[in-house]
Amino acid sequence: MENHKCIDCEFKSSASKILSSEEFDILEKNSALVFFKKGDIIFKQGALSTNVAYLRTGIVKIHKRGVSHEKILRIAKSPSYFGIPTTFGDKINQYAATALEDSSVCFIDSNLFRNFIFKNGKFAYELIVELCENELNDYERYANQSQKQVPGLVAETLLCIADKIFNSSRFNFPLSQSELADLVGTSRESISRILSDFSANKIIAFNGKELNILKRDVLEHISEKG
Amino acid sequence: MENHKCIDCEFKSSASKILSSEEFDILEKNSALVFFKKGDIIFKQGALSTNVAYLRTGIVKIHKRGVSHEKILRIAKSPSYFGIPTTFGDKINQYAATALEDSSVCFIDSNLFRNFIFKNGKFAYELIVELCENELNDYERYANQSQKQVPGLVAETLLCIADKIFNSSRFNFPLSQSELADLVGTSRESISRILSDFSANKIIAFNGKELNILKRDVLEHISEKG
DNA sequence: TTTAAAGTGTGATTAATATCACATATACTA
DNA sequence: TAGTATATGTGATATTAATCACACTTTAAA
Repeated sequence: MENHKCIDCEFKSSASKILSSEEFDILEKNSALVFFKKGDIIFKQGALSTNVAYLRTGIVKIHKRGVSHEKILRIAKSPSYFGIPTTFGDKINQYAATALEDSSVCFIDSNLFRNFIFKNGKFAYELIVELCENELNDYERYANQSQKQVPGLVAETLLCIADKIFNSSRFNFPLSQSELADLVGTSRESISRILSDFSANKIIAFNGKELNILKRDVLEHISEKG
Repeated sequence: MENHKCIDCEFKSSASKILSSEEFDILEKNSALVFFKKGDIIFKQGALSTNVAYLRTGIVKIHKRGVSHEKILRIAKSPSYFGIPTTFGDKINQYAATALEDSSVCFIDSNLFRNFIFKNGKFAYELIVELCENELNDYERYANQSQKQVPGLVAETLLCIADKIFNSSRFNFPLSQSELADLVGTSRESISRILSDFSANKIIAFNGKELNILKRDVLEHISEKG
Protein backbone atom coordinates (compact mmCIF):
# COMPACT_ATOMS: atom_id res chain seq x y z
CA MET A 1 0.00 0.00 0.00
CA GLU A 2 1.40 3.32 -1.05
CA ASN A 3 1.15 6.38 1.16
CA HIS A 4 -1.36 8.82 -0.21
CA LYS A 5 -3.50 11.69 0.93
CA CYS A 6 -7.09 11.12 -0.20
CA ILE A 7 -7.99 14.72 0.51
CA ASP A 8 -5.28 15.86 -1.95
CA CYS A 9 -6.39 13.48 -4.64
CA GLU A 10 -7.15 15.33 -7.87
CA PHE A 11 -9.40 12.49 -9.05
CA LYS A 12 -12.09 12.59 -6.36
CA SER A 13 -15.58 11.31 -7.06
CA SER A 14 -18.51 13.76 -7.01
CA ALA A 15 -19.76 11.94 -3.93
CA SER A 16 -16.49 12.07 -2.03
CA LYS A 17 -16.13 15.84 -2.55
CA ILE A 18 -18.93 16.05 0.04
CA LEU A 19 -16.78 14.41 2.73
CA SER A 20 -15.32 16.39 5.65
CA SER A 21 -11.63 16.48 6.58
CA GLU A 22 -12.24 13.93 9.33
CA GLU A 23 -13.95 11.63 6.89
CA PHE A 24 -11.01 11.95 4.51
CA ASP A 25 -8.61 11.00 7.29
CA ILE A 26 -10.63 7.89 8.01
CA LEU A 27 -10.90 7.09 4.31
CA GLU A 28 -7.14 7.25 3.97
CA LYS A 29 -6.63 4.69 6.72
CA ASN A 30 -9.20 2.28 5.30
CA SER A 31 -8.35 2.16 1.66
CA ALA A 32 -5.58 0.97 -0.62
CA LEU A 33 -4.28 2.45 -3.82
CA VAL A 34 -3.29 -0.26 -6.29
CA PHE A 35 -1.78 0.04 -9.76
CA PHE A 36 -2.80 -2.24 -12.59
CA LYS A 37 -1.30 -2.82 -16.00
CA LYS A 38 -3.32 -3.19 -19.19
CA GLY A 39 -4.90 -6.63 -19.14
CA ASP A 40 -4.72 -7.08 -15.35
CA ILE A 41 -7.84 -8.33 -13.59
CA ILE A 42 -8.95 -5.85 -10.92
CA PHE A 43 -11.54 -8.08 -9.31
CA LYS A 44 -12.96 -11.41 -10.33
CA GLN A 45 -16.48 -12.63 -10.84
CA GLY A 46 -17.39 -15.13 -8.16
CA ALA A 47 -15.05 -13.71 -5.53
CA LEU A 48 -16.31 -12.26 -2.24
CA SER A 49 -16.97 -8.53 -2.48
CA THR A 50 -15.63 -6.80 0.62
CA ASN A 51 -14.64 -3.42 -0.69
CA VAL A 52 -15.69 -0.72 -3.12
CA ALA A 53 -13.51 -0.10 -6.13
CA TYR A 54 -12.91 3.47 -7.26
CA LEU A 55 -11.17 4.07 -10.57
CA ARG A 56 -8.74 6.90 -9.92
CA THR A 57 -7.05 6.89 -13.34
CA GLY A 58 -7.43 4.69 -16.41
CA ILE A 59 -10.16 2.76 -18.20
CA VAL A 60 -11.63 -0.61 -17.27
CA LYS A 61 -14.05 -3.05 -18.77
CA ILE A 62 -16.84 -4.48 -16.63
CA HIS A 63 -17.60 -7.97 -17.81
CA LYS A 64 -19.21 -11.24 -16.84
CA ARG A 65 -19.47 -14.77 -18.11
CA GLY A 66 -22.59 -15.26 -20.23
CA VAL A 67 -24.17 -18.52 -21.35
CA SER A 68 -21.45 -19.24 -23.87
CA HIS A 69 -18.80 -16.58 -23.59
CA GLU A 70 -17.80 -13.30 -21.94
CA LYS A 71 -20.10 -10.31 -22.14
CA ILE A 72 -18.68 -6.82 -21.64
CA LEU A 73 -21.37 -4.92 -19.74
CA ARG A 74 -19.84 -1.48 -19.98
CA ILE A 75 -16.61 0.49 -20.08
CA ALA A 76 -15.81 2.71 -17.13
CA LYS A 77 -13.44 5.66 -17.29
CA SER A 78 -11.86 7.52 -14.43
CA PRO A 79 -12.75 9.03 -12.16
CA SER A 80 -15.69 6.87 -11.12
CA TYR A 81 -16.85 4.03 -8.88
CA PHE A 82 -17.23 0.77 -10.74
CA GLY A 83 -17.92 -1.80 -8.07
CA ILE A 84 -20.80 -0.40 -6.04
CA PRO A 85 -23.55 -2.62 -7.51
CA THR A 86 -21.61 -5.82 -6.99
CA THR A 87 -20.53 -4.82 -3.47
CA PHE A 88 -23.91 -3.76 -2.12
CA GLY A 89 -26.14 -5.82 -4.37
CA ASP A 90 -24.72 -9.22 -3.45
CA LYS A 91 -22.08 -10.81 -1.22
CA ILE A 92 -20.30 -12.33 -4.23
CA ASN A 93 -19.01 -10.38 -7.23
CA GLN A 94 -21.54 -10.78 -10.02
CA TYR A 95 -19.12 -9.34 -12.53
CA ALA A 96 -15.39 -8.85 -13.05
CA ALA A 97 -13.33 -5.83 -13.98
CA THR A 98 -10.19 -5.73 -16.10
CA ALA A 99 -7.89 -2.81 -16.93
CA LEU A 100 -7.97 -1.72 -20.57
CA GLU A 101 -4.96 0.51 -20.03
CA ASP A 102 -2.60 1.13 -17.14
CA SER A 103 -4.88 2.20 -14.26
CA SER A 104 -4.89 3.11 -10.59
CA VAL A 105 -7.70 1.94 -8.32
CA CYS A 106 -8.60 2.80 -4.73
CA PHE A 107 -10.15 -0.07 -2.81
CA ILE A 108 -12.30 1.24 -0.01
CA ASP A 109 -13.42 -0.92 2.90
CA SER A 110 -17.13 -1.55 2.38
CA ASN A 111 -17.96 -1.16 6.08
CA LEU A 112 -16.40 2.29 6.04
CA PHE A 113 -18.23 3.13 2.83
CA ARG A 114 -21.49 1.99 4.41
CA ASN A 115 -20.79 4.25 7.38
CA PHE A 116 -20.27 7.22 5.09
CA ILE A 117 -23.67 6.49 3.56
CA PHE A 118 -25.31 6.25 7.01
CA LYS A 119 -23.73 9.44 8.29
CA ASN A 120 -23.49 11.66 5.26
CA GLY A 121 -26.79 12.13 3.47
CA LYS A 122 -25.34 14.27 0.72
CA PHE A 123 -22.73 11.62 0.00
CA ALA A 124 -25.48 8.99 -0.15
CA TYR A 125 -27.55 11.20 -2.41
CA GLU A 126 -24.68 11.63 -4.89
CA LEU A 127 -24.31 7.85 -5.05
CA ILE A 128 -28.05 7.40 -5.59
CA VAL A 129 -27.99 9.91 -8.45
CA GLU A 130 -25.07 8.09 -10.08
CA LEU A 131 -26.79 4.71 -9.69
CA CYS A 132 -29.99 6.13 -11.19
CA GLU A 133 -28.15 7.59 -14.19
CA ASN A 134 -26.44 4.24 -14.74
CA GLU A 135 -29.78 2.44 -14.62
CA LEU A 136 -31.27 4.80 -17.21
CA ASN A 137 -28.27 4.20 -19.47
CA ASP A 138 -28.73 0.45 -19.04
CA TYR A 139 -32.42 0.74 -19.98
CA GLU A 140 -31.54 2.73 -23.09
CA ARG A 141 -28.95 0.20 -24.25
CA TYR A 142 -31.21 -2.70 -23.33
CA ALA A 143 -34.03 -1.34 -25.47
CA ASN A 144 -31.61 -0.70 -28.35
CA GLN A 145 -30.07 -4.16 -28.10
CA SER A 146 -33.27 -5.86 -29.19
CA GLN A 147 -34.47 -3.30 -31.72
CA LYS A 148 -31.38 -2.29 -33.62
CA GLN A 149 -29.52 -4.32 -36.19
CA VAL A 150 -25.82 -4.95 -35.69
CA PRO A 151 -24.48 -2.01 -37.74
CA GLY A 152 -26.69 0.34 -35.70
CA LEU A 153 -25.38 -1.14 -32.48
CA VAL A 154 -21.78 -0.77 -33.65
CA ALA A 155 -22.38 2.85 -34.64
CA GLU A 156 -24.03 3.54 -31.29
CA THR A 157 -21.13 1.96 -29.42
CA LEU A 158 -18.46 3.87 -31.35
CA LEU A 159 -20.26 7.15 -30.65
CA CYS A 160 -20.68 6.27 -27.00
CA ILE A 161 -16.99 5.49 -26.58
CA ALA A 162 -16.05 8.71 -28.39
CA ASP A 163 -18.37 10.89 -26.30
CA LYS A 164 -18.48 9.28 -22.88
CA ILE A 165 -14.94 7.89 -22.60
CA PHE A 166 -12.66 10.07 -24.72
CA ASN A 167 -14.77 13.16 -25.40
CA SER A 168 -13.20 13.31 -28.85
CA SER A 169 -13.72 12.05 -32.38
CA ARG A 170 -10.14 10.83 -32.54
CA PHE A 171 -8.75 8.45 -29.96
CA ASN A 172 -6.80 5.27 -29.38
CA PHE A 173 -9.39 2.53 -29.54
CA PRO A 174 -9.22 0.72 -26.21
CA LEU A 175 -10.66 -2.61 -27.39
CA SER A 176 -9.73 -5.41 -29.76
CA GLN A 177 -12.37 -6.38 -32.33
CA SER A 178 -13.20 -9.45 -30.26
CA GLU A 179 -13.76 -7.24 -27.24
CA LEU A 180 -15.89 -4.82 -29.25
CA ALA A 181 -17.93 -7.85 -30.34
CA ASP A 182 -18.39 -8.82 -26.68
CA LEU A 183 -19.52 -5.29 -25.83
CA VAL A 184 -21.93 -4.96 -28.73
CA GLY A 185 -23.18 -8.55 -28.50
CA THR A 186 -22.24 -9.92 -31.90
CA SER A 187 -19.46 -12.00 -33.50
CA ARG A 188 -15.93 -10.74 -34.20
CA GLU A 189 -16.43 -11.49 -37.94
CA SER A 190 -19.47 -9.20 -38.06
CA ILE A 191 -17.43 -6.47 -36.37
CA SER A 192 -14.64 -6.90 -38.92
CA ARG A 193 -17.07 -6.61 -41.83
CA ILE A 194 -18.92 -3.61 -40.41
CA LEU A 195 -15.77 -1.66 -39.52
CA SER A 196 -14.44 -2.40 -43.02
CA ASP A 197 -17.70 -1.10 -44.50
CA PHE A 198 -17.56 2.05 -42.36
CA SER A 199 -13.92 2.57 -43.43
CA ALA A 200 -14.67 1.89 -47.11
CA ASN A 201 -17.47 4.49 -46.94
CA LYS A 202 -15.11 6.96 -45.29
CA ILE A 203 -17.33 7.21 -42.23
CA ILE A 204 -14.45 6.30 -39.93
CA ALA A 205 -10.73 5.74 -40.41
CA PHE A 206 -8.29 3.57 -38.49
CA ASN A 207 -4.64 4.43 -38.31
CA GLY A 208 -3.26 1.51 -36.37
CA LYS A 209 -5.21 1.57 -33.11
CA GLU A 210 -6.21 5.20 -33.56
CA LEU A 211 -9.82 5.66 -34.61
CA ASN A 212 -11.01 8.83 -36.30
CA ILE A 213 -14.71 9.50 -36.76
CA LEU A 214 -14.90 11.27 -40.11
CA LYS A 215 -18.65 11.55 -40.69
CA ARG A 216 -20.25 11.81 -37.30
CA ASP A 217 -23.66 12.68 -38.72
CA VAL A 218 -23.71 9.55 -40.87
CA LEU A 219 -22.72 7.41 -37.88
CA GLU A 220 -25.48 9.03 -35.82
CA HIS A 221 -27.97 8.28 -38.55
CA ILE A 222 -26.90 4.63 -38.72
CA SER A 223 -27.12 4.47 -34.92
CA GLU A 224 -30.58 6.03 -34.76
CA LYS A 225 -32.09 3.91 -37.51
CA GLY A 226 -30.69 0.72 -36.05
CA MET B 1 -56.51 12.41 -2.72
CA GLU B 2 -57.79 9.87 -0.27
CA ASN B 3 -57.07 10.11 3.45
CA HIS B 4 -54.55 7.52 4.49
CA LYS B 5 -52.16 6.83 7.30
CA CYS B 6 -48.76 5.99 5.83
CA ILE B 7 -47.55 4.62 9.15
CA ASP B 8 -50.42 2.11 9.14
CA CYS B 9 -49.79 1.00 5.60
CA GLU B 10 -49.27 -2.75 5.41
CA PHE B 11 -47.37 -2.38 2.12
CA LYS B 12 -44.41 -0.31 3.30
CA SER B 13 -41.12 -0.45 1.45
CA SER B 14 -38.05 -1.88 3.23
CA ALA B 15 -36.58 1.61 3.11
CA SER B 16 -39.60 3.37 4.60
CA LYS B 17 -39.75 0.98 7.57
CA ILE B 18 -36.68 2.87 8.77
CA LEU B 19 -38.62 6.13 9.02
CA SER B 20 -39.61 7.65 12.36
CA SER B 21 -43.15 8.64 13.37
CA GLU B 22 -42.39 12.26 12.59
CA GLU B 23 -41.13 11.30 9.15
CA PHE B 24 -44.29 9.29 8.54
CA ASP B 25 -46.41 12.31 9.46
CA ILE B 26 -44.54 14.44 6.96
CA LEU B 27 -44.72 11.71 4.34
CA GLU B 28 -48.49 11.55 4.71
CA LYS B 29 -48.84 15.27 4.04
CA ASN B 30 -46.61 15.18 0.97
CA SER B 31 -47.88 12.20 -0.94
CA ALA B 32 -50.96 11.09 -2.81
CA LEU B 33 -52.53 7.67 -3.05
CA VAL B 34 -53.97 7.09 -6.52
CA PHE B 35 -55.84 4.07 -7.89
CA PHE B 36 -55.30 2.82 -11.42
CA LYS B 37 -57.23 0.33 -13.50
CA LYS B 38 -55.62 -2.31 -15.69
CA GLY B 39 -54.27 -0.54 -18.77
CA ASP B 40 -54.03 2.90 -17.16
CA ILE B 41 -50.82 4.86 -17.67
CA ILE B 42 -49.25 5.75 -14.32
CA PHE B 43 -46.64 8.11 -15.66
CA LYS B 44 -45.56 8.92 -19.17
CA GLN B 45 -42.21 8.91 -20.89
CA GLY B 46 -41.18 12.45 -21.72
CA ALA B 47 -43.09 14.06 -18.87
CA LEU B 48 -41.37 16.01 -16.09
CA SER B 49 -40.51 13.80 -13.14
CA THR B 50 -41.38 15.60 -9.91
CA ASN B 51 -42.29 12.76 -7.61
CA VAL B 52 -41.36 9.22 -6.71
CA ALA B 53 -43.82 6.46 -7.50
CA TYR B 54 -44.30 3.66 -4.98
CA LEU B 55 -46.37 0.66 -5.99
CA ARG B 56 -48.52 -0.14 -2.97
CA THR B 57 -50.58 -2.91 -4.57
CA GLY B 58 -50.70 -4.39 -8.04
CA ILE B 59 -48.33 -5.06 -10.95
CA VAL B 60 -46.99 -2.58 -13.47
CA LYS B 61 -44.92 -2.72 -16.62
CA ILE B 62 -41.99 -0.33 -17.03
CA HIS B 63 -41.60 0.45 -20.69
CA LYS B 64 -40.11 2.91 -23.14
CA ARG B 65 -40.22 3.69 -26.81
CA GLY B 66 -37.42 1.95 -28.68
CA VAL B 67 -36.17 2.62 -32.20
CA SER B 68 -39.21 1.07 -33.82
CA HIS B 69 -41.64 0.06 -31.12
CA GLU B 70 -42.22 -0.23 -27.37
CA LYS B 71 -39.77 -2.14 -25.20
CA ILE B 72 -40.91 -3.45 -21.84
CA LEU B 73 -37.90 -3.03 -19.56
CA ARG B 74 -39.23 -4.96 -16.60
CA ILE B 75 -42.30 -5.87 -14.59
CA ALA B 76 -42.62 -4.49 -11.08
CA LYS B 77 -44.78 -6.03 -8.39
CA SER B 78 -45.90 -4.49 -5.16
CA PRO B 79 -44.66 -3.41 -2.78
CA SER B 80 -41.77 -1.56 -4.43
CA TYR B 81 -40.54 1.74 -5.80
CA PHE B 82 -40.61 1.87 -9.58
CA GLY B 83 -39.77 5.44 -10.45
CA ILE B 84 -36.58 6.24 -8.54
CA PRO B 85 -34.18 6.00 -11.50
CA THR B 86 -36.24 8.24 -13.71
CA THR B 87 -36.86 10.76 -10.92
CA PHE B 88 -33.27 11.13 -9.71
CA GLY B 89 -31.46 10.17 -12.89
CA ASP B 90 -32.97 12.83 -15.12
CA LYS B 91 -35.44 15.72 -15.00
CA ILE B 92 -37.64 14.10 -17.64
CA ASN B 93 -39.14 10.61 -17.41
CA GLN B 94 -36.98 8.29 -19.47
CA TYR B 95 -39.58 5.58 -19.28
CA ALA B 96 -43.30 5.12 -18.71
CA ALA B 97 -45.27 2.86 -16.38
CA THR B 98 -48.62 1.20 -17.05
CA ALA B 99 -50.81 -0.89 -14.73
CA LEU B 100 -51.06 -4.55 -15.72
CA GLU B 101 -53.83 -5.07 -13.20
CA ASP B 102 -55.81 -2.80 -10.90
CA SER B 103 -53.16 -1.07 -8.77
CA SER B 104 -52.66 1.55 -6.08
CA VAL B 105 -49.70 3.92 -6.22
CA CYS B 106 -48.32 6.43 -3.74
CA PHE B 107 -46.78 9.48 -5.34
CA ILE B 108 -44.22 11.03 -3.03
CA ASP B 109 -42.94 14.56 -3.49
CA SER B 110 -39.35 14.23 -4.74
CA ASN B 111 -38.06 17.10 -2.57
CA LEU B 112 -39.40 15.34 0.52
CA PHE B 113 -37.90 12.07 -0.63
CA ARG B 114 -34.56 13.80 -1.16
CA ASN B 115 -34.76 15.18 2.37
CA PHE B 116 -35.35 11.69 3.76
CA ILE B 117 -32.19 10.58 1.94
CA PHE B 118 -30.20 13.51 3.34
CA LYS B 119 -31.41 13.00 6.89
CA ASN B 120 -31.85 9.29 7.22
CA GLY B 121 -28.73 7.32 6.30
CA LYS B 122 -30.38 3.94 6.83
CA PHE B 123 -33.22 4.91 4.53
CA ALA B 124 -30.67 5.99 1.91
CA TYR B 125 -28.74 2.78 2.39
CA GLU B 126 -31.84 0.63 1.79
CA LEU B 127 -32.47 2.50 -1.46
CA ILE B 128 -28.85 2.04 -2.55
CA VAL B 129 -29.07 -1.70 -1.90
CA GLU B 130 -32.28 -1.94 -3.94
CA LEU B 131 -30.74 0.08 -6.81
CA CYS B 132 -27.65 -2.15 -6.75
CA GLU B 133 -29.73 -5.34 -6.85
CA ASN B 134 -31.69 -3.93 -9.78
CA GLU B 135 -28.48 -3.11 -11.63
CA LEU B 136 -27.16 -6.64 -11.14
CA ASN B 137 -30.44 -8.04 -12.46
CA ASP B 138 -30.17 -5.74 -15.48
CA TYR B 139 -26.62 -6.93 -16.14
CA GLU B 140 -27.71 -10.58 -15.99
CA ARG B 141 -30.57 -10.03 -18.42
CA TYR B 142 -28.43 -7.85 -20.66
CA ALA B 143 -25.80 -10.58 -20.96
CA ASN B 144 -28.46 -13.21 -21.63
CA GLN B 145 -30.19 -11.07 -24.25
CA SER B 146 -27.26 -11.30 -26.64
CA GLN B 147 -26.20 -14.86 -25.92
CA LYS B 148 -29.41 -16.81 -25.71
CA GLN B 149 -31.69 -17.75 -28.56
CA VAL B 150 -35.34 -16.77 -28.41
CA PRO B 151 -36.71 -19.99 -26.83
CA GLY B 152 -34.13 -19.65 -24.04
CA LEU B 153 -35.16 -16.06 -23.44
CA VAL B 154 -38.83 -17.02 -23.33
CA ALA B 155 -38.12 -19.82 -20.85
CA GLU B 156 -36.05 -17.46 -18.71
CA THR B 157 -38.80 -14.85 -18.74
CA LEU B 158 -41.56 -17.31 -17.82
CA LEU B 159 -39.49 -18.59 -14.89
CA CYS B 160 -38.71 -15.05 -13.78
CA ILE B 161 -42.37 -14.04 -13.80
CA ALA B 162 -43.31 -17.22 -11.91
CA ASP B 163 -40.63 -16.75 -9.24
CA LYS B 164 -40.22 -13.01 -8.83
CA ILE B 165 -43.78 -11.81 -9.47
CA PHE B 166 -46.15 -14.62 -8.46
CA ASN B 167 -43.93 -16.96 -6.44
CA SER B 168 -45.89 -19.85 -7.93
CA SER B 169 -45.86 -22.20 -10.90
CA ARG B 170 -49.51 -21.47 -11.62
CA PHE B 171 -50.76 -17.92 -12.12
CA ASN B 172 -52.82 -15.63 -14.30
CA PHE B 173 -50.44 -14.48 -16.97
CA PRO B 174 -50.35 -10.69 -16.76
CA LEU B 175 -49.26 -10.02 -20.36
CA SER B 176 -50.64 -10.50 -23.85
CA GLN B 177 -48.37 -12.33 -26.31
CA SER B 178 -47.50 -9.00 -27.94
CA GLU B 179 -46.46 -7.65 -24.55
CA LEU B 180 -44.42 -10.78 -23.79
CA ALA B 181 -42.71 -10.23 -27.15
CA ASP B 182 -41.90 -6.64 -26.12
CA LEU B 183 -40.48 -7.86 -22.82
CA VAL B 184 -38.38 -10.65 -24.33
CA GLY B 185 -37.35 -8.64 -27.40
CA THR B 186 -38.77 -10.71 -30.24
CA SER B 187 -41.83 -10.80 -32.51
CA ARG B 188 -45.33 -11.85 -31.38
CA GLU B 189 -45.33 -14.63 -34.04
CA SER B 190 -42.17 -16.15 -32.50
CA ILE B 191 -43.83 -16.03 -29.07
CA SER B 192 -46.90 -17.78 -30.43
CA ARG B 193 -44.83 -20.55 -32.00
CA ILE B 194 -42.63 -21.05 -28.93
CA LEU B 195 -45.52 -21.14 -26.46
CA SER B 196 -47.29 -23.62 -28.75
CA ASP B 197 -44.14 -25.76 -28.79
CA PHE B 198 -43.83 -25.62 -25.01
CA SER B 199 -47.53 -26.57 -24.69
CA ALA B 200 -47.26 -29.37 -27.26
CA ASN B 201 -44.29 -30.78 -25.33
CA LYS B 202 -46.29 -30.53 -22.09
CA ILE B 203 -43.72 -28.20 -20.54
CA ILE B 204 -46.38 -25.61 -19.78
CA ALA B 205 -50.14 -25.46 -20.08
CA PHE B 206 -52.49 -22.55 -20.64
CA ASN B 207 -56.03 -22.62 -19.39
CA GLY B 208 -57.38 -19.32 -20.68
CA LYS B 209 -55.06 -16.73 -19.17
CA GLU B 210 -53.88 -19.10 -16.46
CA LEU B 211 -50.40 -20.48 -17.02
CA ASN B 212 -49.20 -23.65 -15.35
CA ILE B 213 -45.55 -24.63 -15.46
CA LEU B 214 -45.63 -28.42 -15.71
CA LYS B 215 -41.96 -29.28 -16.21
CA ARG B 216 -39.97 -26.66 -14.41
CA ASP B 217 -36.69 -28.54 -14.81
CA VAL B 218 -37.10 -28.70 -18.58
CA LEU B 219 -37.87 -25.00 -18.73
CA GLU B 220 -34.80 -24.28 -16.60
CA HIS B 221 -32.69 -26.35 -18.95
CA ILE B 222 -34.00 -24.48 -21.99
CA SER B 223 -33.35 -21.20 -20.19
CA GLU B 224 -29.82 -22.12 -19.19
CA LYS B 225 -28.77 -23.42 -22.59
CA GLY B 226 -30.25 -20.40 -24.35
C1' DT C 1 15.97 -11.85 -35.05
C1' DT C 2 12.98 -15.62 -35.04
C1' DT C 3 9.13 -18.02 -33.46
C1' DA C 4 4.71 -18.25 -31.43
C1' DA C 5 0.46 -16.32 -30.18
C1' DA C 6 -3.17 -13.30 -30.90
C1' DG C 7 -5.85 -10.61 -33.89
C1' DT C 8 -8.09 -9.79 -38.22
C1' DG C 9 -10.07 -10.61 -42.98
C1' DT C 10 -12.85 -13.17 -46.04
C1' DG C 11 -15.77 -16.49 -48.55
C1' DA C 12 -19.20 -19.90 -48.19
C1' DT C 13 -22.78 -22.04 -45.79
C1' DT C 14 -26.19 -22.62 -42.29
C1' DA C 15 -29.38 -21.27 -38.85
C1' DA C 16 -32.49 -18.37 -36.62
C1' DT C 17 -35.94 -15.25 -36.68
C1' DA C 18 -38.39 -11.36 -38.77
C1' DT C 19 -41.76 -10.13 -41.88
C1' DC C 20 -45.79 -10.52 -44.50
C1' DA C 21 -50.34 -11.82 -45.41
C1' DC C 22 -54.28 -13.71 -44.07
C1' DA C 23 -57.49 -16.49 -41.37
C1' DT C 24 -59.52 -17.68 -36.97
C1' DA C 25 -60.56 -17.03 -32.12
C1' DT C 26 -61.54 -14.24 -28.21
C1' DA C 27 -62.85 -10.18 -25.79
C1' DC C 28 -65.16 -5.95 -25.54
C1' DT C 29 -68.66 -2.55 -26.52
C1' DA C 30 -73.02 -0.85 -28.10
C1' DT D 1 -77.09 -10.38 -29.20
C1' DA D 2 -74.44 -8.53 -32.79
C1' DG D 3 -70.75 -6.00 -34.41
C1' DT D 4 -66.11 -4.40 -33.76
C1' DA D 5 -61.58 -4.59 -32.09
C1' DT D 6 -57.91 -7.12 -30.41
C1' DA D 7 -55.36 -11.21 -29.97
C1' DT D 8 -53.53 -15.33 -31.77
C1' DG D 9 -52.16 -18.98 -35.21
C1' DT D 10 -49.94 -20.33 -39.31
C1' DG D 11 -47.53 -20.87 -43.75
C1' DA D 12 -44.30 -18.99 -46.83
C1' DT D 13 -40.54 -16.08 -47.79
C1' DA D 14 -36.81 -12.88 -46.92
C1' DT D 15 -33.25 -11.06 -44.22
C1' DT D 16 -29.69 -10.89 -41.02
C1' DA D 17 -26.06 -12.64 -38.80
C1' DA D 18 -23.70 -16.70 -36.89
C1' DT D 19 -20.66 -20.23 -37.85
C1' DC D 20 -17.00 -22.52 -40.01
C1' DA D 21 -12.64 -22.90 -42.07
C1' DC D 22 -8.66 -21.07 -43.37
C1' DA D 23 -5.26 -17.62 -44.61
C1' DC D 24 -2.85 -13.47 -43.59
C1' DT D 25 -1.18 -9.71 -40.47
C1' DT D 26 0.37 -7.85 -36.27
C1' DT D 27 2.14 -8.17 -31.74
C1' DA D 28 4.64 -10.29 -28.13
C1' DA D 29 7.99 -13.26 -26.21
C1' DA D 30 12.10 -16.01 -26.31
